[in-house]
Amino acid sequence: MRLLVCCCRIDYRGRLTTRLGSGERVILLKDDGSVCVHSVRGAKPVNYMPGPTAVREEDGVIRIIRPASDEELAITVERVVDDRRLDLLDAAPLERQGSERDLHACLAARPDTIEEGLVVVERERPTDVGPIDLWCRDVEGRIALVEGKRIRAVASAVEQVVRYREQAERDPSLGPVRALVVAPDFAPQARVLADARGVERVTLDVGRLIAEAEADLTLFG
Amino acid sequence: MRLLVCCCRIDYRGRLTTRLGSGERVILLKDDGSVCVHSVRGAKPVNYMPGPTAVREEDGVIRIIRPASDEELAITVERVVDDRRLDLLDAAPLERQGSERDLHACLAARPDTIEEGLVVVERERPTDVGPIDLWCRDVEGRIALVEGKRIRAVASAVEQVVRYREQAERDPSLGPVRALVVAPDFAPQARVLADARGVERVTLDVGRLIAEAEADLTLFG
DNA sequence: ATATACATGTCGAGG
DNA sequence: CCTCGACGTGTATAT
Repeated sequence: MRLLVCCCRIDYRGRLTTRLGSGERVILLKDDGSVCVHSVRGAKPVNYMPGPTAVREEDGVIRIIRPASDEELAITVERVVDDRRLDLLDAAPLERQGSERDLHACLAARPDTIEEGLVVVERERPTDVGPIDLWCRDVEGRIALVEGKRIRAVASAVEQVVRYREQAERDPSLGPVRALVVAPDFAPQARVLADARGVERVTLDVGRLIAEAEADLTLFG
Repeated sequence: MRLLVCCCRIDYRGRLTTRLGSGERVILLKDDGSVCVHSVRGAKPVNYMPGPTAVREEDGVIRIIRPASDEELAITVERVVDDRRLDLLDAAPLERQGSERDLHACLAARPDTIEEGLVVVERERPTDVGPIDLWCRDVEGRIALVEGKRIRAVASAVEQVVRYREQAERDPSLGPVRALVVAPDFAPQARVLADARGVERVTLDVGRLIAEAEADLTLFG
């Protein structure tokens, strides 16, 4: 990548228009075409552009163009403090633990933590309106659709599982269909909506569940 | 800020846990406590931490702790490529033009672009389930709720306006209530859901509308 | 290539 | 302080 420290002005045109007056910044121009402009403060870049892009430089103006979305970033370099190329060696992937995907796997492995006697029939079952996290049967043989959230459930999570239920109810042979949302906690609007729609709320500290699952893996691994 | 280029390993513990194996990265440690680790590719940092934080360095390990959320980032430096301090001068604010707020103003100013004869009664009308972008009356005197999107509408946008409509329908004196989503285009699931829920779709390139509005402003200003 | 959902999302406004 | 929706969201995954 190219690491440029300079005083510059920056114009962005695309989903909206931004202008940044003269000032000193750190600019990363990566080989995949992505660009990142960091100002003196803040974790987030003040300007950026995801790759792939075409980068041209002419008369002290670096023009980054992204044809896919018709966006352009123009960096007018006024004074260069440092300009160097870095050939970084990095093949390591970021390993994550505790993602939503992990959560689903964990719930699927231990459905009884959601409800006694619950059995998973299918995971990530696709429908017209999106995939159902867990397609289960409860202890009385009824279909139970489960939507799991890693973090606090909001109204949209409830609406999601309602959509799934409506989809499932189109097949009358399935009989009555239950809908559940499993989350560490529920926003007030999610609670109200769940109650109004007949969606069952299951409060479950998923972090703990995953921690326990890992402990089990350690024990049996 | 401190600009560190090095080979390192990184561990994050917080809302989840991540591990990043040995590799060369660019690390920005800003004076406001924010930290940003950039790998060889991608617009987003591979690891980060917003300020304020406490930074300690000991035995080649940089430990960034954020007490507010009990998060920790540990950078184990294995080999330093470059380590320098930059005192950047930058007071310029980022100026934006063309946000969703501008869009609503634009639609409110020209409701006839949504539908012939539509009249705006109220903007950002507050309800229990959130503010309605535009509360209108159509040419036949019916209430019409409008949700405007600057970019492609997804299912959640449809669900949003359905919630508004349900809220409005609790007052029977209002009569029948229409629900509209205005967006430059619609995702397939949004289409299906809108049709199922009786929500009307209005395809409108709002960016163009804003551009025209700006042209008008230029003409008359 | 397109569509969809996740994210350490982050951020800011309103009650 | 909490709750909520916008974001130039970016990014990976499945179709």
